[in-house]
Amino acid sequence: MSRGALPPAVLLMGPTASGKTALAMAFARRFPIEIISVDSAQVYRDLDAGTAKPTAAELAEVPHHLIDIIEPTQAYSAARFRTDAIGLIREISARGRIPLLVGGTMLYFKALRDGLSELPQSDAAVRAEIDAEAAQRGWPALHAELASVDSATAARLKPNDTQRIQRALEIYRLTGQPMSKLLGRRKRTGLPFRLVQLALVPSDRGALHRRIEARFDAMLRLGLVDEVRSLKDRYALHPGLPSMRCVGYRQAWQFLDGSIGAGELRDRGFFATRQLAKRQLTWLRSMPGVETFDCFKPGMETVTSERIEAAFGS
RNA sequence: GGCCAAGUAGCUCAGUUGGUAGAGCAGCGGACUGAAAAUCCGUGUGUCGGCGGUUCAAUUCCGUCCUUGGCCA
Repeated sequence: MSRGALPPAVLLMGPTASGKTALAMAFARRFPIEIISVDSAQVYRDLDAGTAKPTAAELAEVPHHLIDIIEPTQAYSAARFRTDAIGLIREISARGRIPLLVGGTMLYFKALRDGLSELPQSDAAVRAEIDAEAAQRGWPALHAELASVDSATAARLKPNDTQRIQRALEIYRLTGQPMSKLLGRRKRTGLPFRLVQLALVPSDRGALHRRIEARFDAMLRLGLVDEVRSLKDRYALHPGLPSMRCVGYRQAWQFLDGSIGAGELRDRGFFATRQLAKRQLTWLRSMPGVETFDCFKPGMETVTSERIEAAFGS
């Protein structure tokens, strides 16, 4: 099978508030696309006001996938994303349409493109056990424990990086093997698709910040706080859940429990969103083979469309 | 108009018994393998409100002016 025979998939990446959704809708008017959302927050059902999900009109206009697929009490993962996305790309291609993967969760893009090692799935019981031990002995003790079974990983991780220390210990307890050894093994095979990797990047960080602030204010006006209040009524949530740690939701939760006021909610929402955008841009700079376009440049829509046409050149 | 307090990093403030200053937050850079909108790491020269004075030396003491709060008229 020649390279050119591989079915294409278009990746549209970019930081929050860079205009990915609008551009995707513009593509939909020119190409027979279906959209696969690459967004770790839009997967949650009933998290609407704060996740910048496509509007009902947009959802009706173009088929969308991987939005509203799990409950706020559940957790998604990069591995599940990879499996889901590969399946969807196949189906969409088989329908004779073009899969457009749009979003800002860069780990998901990386997992899709570069694959993941064979590691065990997370295990709630093991994590609870590790958390309990951490409460007893403190994380530095667990970091030391990790050093005794997987020195390479322990050396790589800071004693404060609780989340990764927990994961490394979880892998060891589940498999009896150090994470570093499992990561060293061959990853899953490459993709049977031709990827066209596009990214929207701001030429002016300050302008992106202004957009972020306007958008967070709009989310507050849309009822983000009320949404979290009713989410708490309907589901058994706690602030440690991935869904409630999303930007905006975490801060709304703090506002509702009285630990911060309205002004602080707004400020912290801005800060958290800007910091998210910064991390997304750091990812983008480290990803090879990505063509970037200035999200503030007027002709950007035409240029990127032409780029897609060229990639499909028939 | 009088009295009092405060004016120090983008913001909130600490501090220097006189030797030109440091935290938190923000910002910026980086890392990232089943929670990733997560988690973690690194990064602080700013006329210490202006102008004078005392002093070897003032952001620190004194005077004066300006600004902002508060109280009294």
